[in-house]
Amino acid sequence: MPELPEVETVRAGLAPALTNAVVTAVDVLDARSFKRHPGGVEDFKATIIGSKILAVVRRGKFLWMPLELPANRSGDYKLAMVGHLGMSGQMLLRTPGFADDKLTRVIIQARTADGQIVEMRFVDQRLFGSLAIDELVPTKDGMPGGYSNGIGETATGQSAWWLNLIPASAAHITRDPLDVNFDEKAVLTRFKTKNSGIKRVLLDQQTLSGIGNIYADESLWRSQLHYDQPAASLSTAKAKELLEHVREILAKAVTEGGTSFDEQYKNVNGESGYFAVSLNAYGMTGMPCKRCGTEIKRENWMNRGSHFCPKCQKLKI
DNA sequence: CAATAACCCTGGGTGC
DNA sequence: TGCACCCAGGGTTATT
Repeated sequence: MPELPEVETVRAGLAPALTNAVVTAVDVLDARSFKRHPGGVEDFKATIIGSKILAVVRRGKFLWMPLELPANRSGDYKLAMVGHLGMSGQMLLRTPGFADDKLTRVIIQARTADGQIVEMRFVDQRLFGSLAIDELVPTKDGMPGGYSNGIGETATGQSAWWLNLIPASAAHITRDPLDVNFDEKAVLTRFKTKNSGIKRVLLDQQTLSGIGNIYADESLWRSQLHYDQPAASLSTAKAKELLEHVREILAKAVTEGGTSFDEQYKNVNGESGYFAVSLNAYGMTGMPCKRCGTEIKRENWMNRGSHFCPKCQKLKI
């Protein structure tokens, strides 16, 4: 499941090829990938073909590409293509004619800054992912919308027009823990208002973003917290420790290129990530806990699985 | 407003 | 070989 490290790996892979590339064609193999685009397939094509991609930006699990529209229809529009990988989305970079990738839903062809033609193939088995064009709006805190290479400065040192903007459809997503403008105080305060279990809160993208089932389980294992421990019951010190572990785990996973647990996550070259070898809880059902040797348990929780050590992650009332 | 439930969606893998 | 069934869950929307 693509979470922050996987999405960042994709972003970092796309950015060098697509920054300043101009979209030349869009091939839609499955219109359902556009269910988040209100205007439908034709409107998407009409807007993006001929537009220049100015950057590839990420906040949490959301990706977007600010667009420079052709001169004849620029107007006042500040638009971006927004992509979400959902459960099983991939964005592969291929050259035209490269062997077909199974389950490709959309192919966006572009001419790169140095004149090469590339294809961004959007592959998505479960169709929870999506592509859309959306309006960019100012961020709530006035800081950059998300992470991108070169922090959006032009050659003259001025900020790019899109820097402090975010797609309207992602504006409610809070900053992720690797964002330089991550507001830890606000997150700690919010924890104190939440009676839900800490895992539910970690997965709430409106509290902090980028964490999914894998990194939630890993962070809780590391912090020796039970998934149902009420968030408000954590001391500030414990909550800070948890956030520190979240940051360390996410950062390490980014350097490993993310976690490939099955065929559903690949980088832009179709390669798997290496973080799976570092997992201590997720997917380790029946294996000995690396801290105490007790068998890792998996419990059904919120329509998914929760992996934890029953000995070192006890619920404390 | 907070918490929870329902819903969307498919193909790879498994067991018979 | 075929087929029914199970499984992975992120994010939005509806409901309590």
